[in-house]
Amino acid sequence: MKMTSALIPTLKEDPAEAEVISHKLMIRAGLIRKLGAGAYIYLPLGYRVLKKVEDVIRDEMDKAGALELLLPAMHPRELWEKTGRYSLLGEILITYKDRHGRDYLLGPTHEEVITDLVAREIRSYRNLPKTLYQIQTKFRDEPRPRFGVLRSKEFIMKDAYSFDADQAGLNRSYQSMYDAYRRIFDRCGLRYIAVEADTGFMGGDVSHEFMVPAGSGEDIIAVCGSCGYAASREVCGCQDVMVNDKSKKPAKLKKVETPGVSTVEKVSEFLGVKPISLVKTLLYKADGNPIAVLIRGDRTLNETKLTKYLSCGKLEMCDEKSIEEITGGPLGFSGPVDLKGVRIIADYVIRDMENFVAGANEKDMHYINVNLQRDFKVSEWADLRYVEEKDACPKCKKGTIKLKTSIEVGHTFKLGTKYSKALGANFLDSDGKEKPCIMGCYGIGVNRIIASCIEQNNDKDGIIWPLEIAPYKVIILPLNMAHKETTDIANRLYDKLTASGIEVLLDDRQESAGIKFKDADLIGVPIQVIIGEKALKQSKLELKQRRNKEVTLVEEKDVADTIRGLL
RNA sequence: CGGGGGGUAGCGCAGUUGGUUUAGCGCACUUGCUUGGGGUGCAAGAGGUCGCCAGUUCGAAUCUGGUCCCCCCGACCA
Repeated sequence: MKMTSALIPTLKEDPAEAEVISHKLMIRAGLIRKLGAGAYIYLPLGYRVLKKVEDVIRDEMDKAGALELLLPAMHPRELWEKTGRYSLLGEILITYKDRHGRDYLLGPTHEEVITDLVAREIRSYRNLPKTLYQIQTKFRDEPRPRFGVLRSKEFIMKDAYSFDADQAGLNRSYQSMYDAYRRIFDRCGLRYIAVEADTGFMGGDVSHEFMVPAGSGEDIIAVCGSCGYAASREVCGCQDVMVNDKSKKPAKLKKVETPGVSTVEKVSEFLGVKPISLVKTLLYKADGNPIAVLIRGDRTLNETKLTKYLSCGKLEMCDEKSIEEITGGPLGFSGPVDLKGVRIIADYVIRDMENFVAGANEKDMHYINVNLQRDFKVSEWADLRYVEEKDACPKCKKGTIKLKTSIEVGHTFKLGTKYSKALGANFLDSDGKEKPCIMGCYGIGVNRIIASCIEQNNDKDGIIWPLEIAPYKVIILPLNMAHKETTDIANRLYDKLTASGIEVLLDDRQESAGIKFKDADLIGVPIQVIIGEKALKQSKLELKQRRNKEVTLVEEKDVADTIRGLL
């Protein structure tokens, strides 16, 4: 492609709308433009990258034996009613009525459609296992689209679904996808970590997220510095840690005035103690039933863990009114002492605490020197807190946890029979019995691969594409367009490389050398062929690698071969 | 949805105590010359319903009310 015929609108300045590096560079390098919040245009250069990523995915999915198909984006509402997800997903769904008044939605994911298909087309264990996949646009009315293509309302997902006759089959299918995912992300030049994860609205039990640690991102993962254990922070278990000196004698329980002082920070400051010596009491309603959760003042309750522990559907914090009804005191002064008629669940972290501070269920009053057993009793103990930096590793117990901001590029789930049962995806097994298919599902955020790749591969000058997904492999830079020898060589080389199947961009613009260098670096093409009078004096061209800026002098006749050696 | 910031030329911004403003600056764009190894220099141009609507006023980018959109921080996920 010649620059003069291309549409690669590069920008000198950072766009005001972008905050994170990948977003800035995608706009500056002429990969994308925004249409509206969460909706992006892929310009020709960006679309080339997108297609490269899709090709890598297709290649590995096909190698893993998955079958590509294409499902509609428009789904009838009834299908989603059958699995109960129409109301579960709620406002995320983009819905509409067709001209006949029938309810439709734009697919945010495709378990319903694929399972419905399998229910109709697969009848025998002889047809299993099957893994089906597609690469297609998904629609989710995200409450807050952000970071460019990292979270958009419309995005491209590779989604795969496996159907097996038994659990062992699912395990094989799952492993096969897991391995394919590793190869895909490797080939896309990503440094990633596969972590144990929460299943969220997908359901199922086992789940892994493929996380790309980056300067920005919306997810936090917990990684053990010594044994390599890694998990999503949402599900990472917490080790018990002794913090208090058990030798201290329980002091006398005392009620103290704390006027207007209700938050952990304020209470600890007011009483001259650290948050670690406070117990906060959080009131929730789980499927409408009130519960009290006790956690140490310096820790954060993990609602994912709580929801899982309670096996409840809807978990919400109590409002001020119900807090008063439950505890008899106002918001900010709740405590476990004399708290009656409520199920009390405590995080393990408070088991070792002594002489701590807690609310007195009374306006402007707290207790000090509160002690377990003597002053109140806890009937249920659970791991309910978020893991923090420097916590002990839940697996090896020795190492300490590090938290890393990451981008989720892939997620795999062992779904089990949730969807096959709901939609009647049954098959006749060899024993003559009808059974539901055992399912797995596997997603990759295609746009996110691009953004996270840029997050990990850039410098002050721009993007540094890994070869496999670079929009072009080579860019030819004739520095002086007024110099005939330069342009002759450039054209000859362009024709030769193009003819030999190498994707090459020729910067044939009447621009100064500086502009060409800047743009070439910005759009990040891996190999630059610089044609300048300096090296031409020795009858040489310069081959420069974008990643390390290494330059080698090469004769024109050897350029093609040298490049092939680098690819 | 809650909290914060913002909409002025393609991009980045200034102007906002109402009136010398005919609305500016830098970059980009057009034409000519120039330059040709890290965003070359000079000159001449083109480009705007100041987000939108309504109001106040002799006069509104500037004040008032409404409305739409965008960005950032919190509750969701590929």
